[in-house]
Amino acid sequence: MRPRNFDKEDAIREMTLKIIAEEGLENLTMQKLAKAANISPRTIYIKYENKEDLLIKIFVEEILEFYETAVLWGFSETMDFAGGVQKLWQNTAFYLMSNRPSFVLMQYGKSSPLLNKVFQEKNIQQGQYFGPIHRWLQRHIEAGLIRDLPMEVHRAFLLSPLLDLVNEYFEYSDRPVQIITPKVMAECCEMVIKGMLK
Amino acid sequence: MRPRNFDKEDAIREMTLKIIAEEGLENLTMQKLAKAANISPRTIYIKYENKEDLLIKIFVEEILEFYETAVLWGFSETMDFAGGVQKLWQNTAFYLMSNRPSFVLMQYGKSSPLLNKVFQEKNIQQGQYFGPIHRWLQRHIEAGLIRDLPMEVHRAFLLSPLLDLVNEYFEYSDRPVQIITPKVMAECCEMVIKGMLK
DNA sequence: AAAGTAAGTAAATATTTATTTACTAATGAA
DNA sequence: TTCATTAGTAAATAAATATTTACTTACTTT
Repeated sequence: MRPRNFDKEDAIREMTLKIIAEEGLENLTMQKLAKAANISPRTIYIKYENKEDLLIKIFVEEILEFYETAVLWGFSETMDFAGGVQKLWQNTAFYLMSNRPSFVLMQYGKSSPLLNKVFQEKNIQQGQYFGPIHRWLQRHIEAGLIRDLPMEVHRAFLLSPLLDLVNEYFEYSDRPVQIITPKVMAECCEMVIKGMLK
Repeated sequence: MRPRNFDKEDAIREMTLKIIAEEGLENLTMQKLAKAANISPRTIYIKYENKEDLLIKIFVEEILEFYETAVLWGFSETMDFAGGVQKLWQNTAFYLMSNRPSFVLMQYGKSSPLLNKVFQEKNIQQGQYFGPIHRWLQRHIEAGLIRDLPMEVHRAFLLSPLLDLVNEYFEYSDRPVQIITPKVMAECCEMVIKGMLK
């Protein structure tokens, strides 16, 4: 039996992300992808059932899972509140700024119904993903350090301003002065911490 | 000369928003839109140059402009900081929660290259839109009340957690307990204010 | 080394899609 | 009223697109 050529699978994944990052999800076509990956369209269908399957698998396996790993790198649910916030901001900022496809696909996850559904099913919001962050927040709620509000509220305050800033970083990469400097990062962390602490 | 039938133009706009809200931007087709609006596909091309023109005009005229008006309703750049935050949160939450198409299209504005470009060109980020908010922030920076950081940073902290919560509101509308309650709103405003004030 | 088998290809297909063509309808100006 | 003109329609078209068909290739097993 002829063995799988893993290089081709890598090429499919890599070019899928590249096209989405550069031209958007709506401009990804199977023929364009095949040409970019230097393979026949048929080959994509050997590895994936159809286009939807391709998108979902890549979203889950190449984006969500790597994203979680990167965000939680060196983070522990036993960290104190300020230290945790700083760690999460550093990790997230570094990962997203150096992985445009990840950022773009995470944004599509908030608009495209297909990817949004995957988000929900994978329960990224509820704790299947990012469990350590939830337990860390829960611990500080119980200790009376931060307010007793739904998890979603804490999550919203914790990282969504950063996503907005990363968007600025990419959209205005021709800006004379970069937006996310170490000084800005430090001040942002202070603002998050101050806002969330009781 | 036969006069324009404004009802048909209204129908096009209304059904465009409806389809995007319910099925997503990627599932809006000209024939589907024509059928939903009960007109011939050709009629769309009498009002709009092509699909891109339709999307951009609707995004700018039906979404961005209404959004700005709604967010700034009763807001004045002379307001004190806490009062301004509360006003902006109330306005934005109320408008987006009762206008799903608006929210969905604003989200697409962050992922779709086409709409993102419009965002940039219209300078929603830089002050052509939301000028009063910028001047209000600027005034409080100069008064030494909030930090001296780039406008983008303040804007990110001001409203992006709310957009996250509105997303929760729509995605989990089958949730037993609604997420955005008056109590949550009040506490969120307190968190934003506390975080941003020096 | 020959057979068997899945991997892979080039080209075709059937469908969908944006846009146009060729026509009809309705109204204000003359 | 009749003409000129734009609004509007139904059906066609041409291009694009996801997916398949029919075939070839290359490797493992025997």
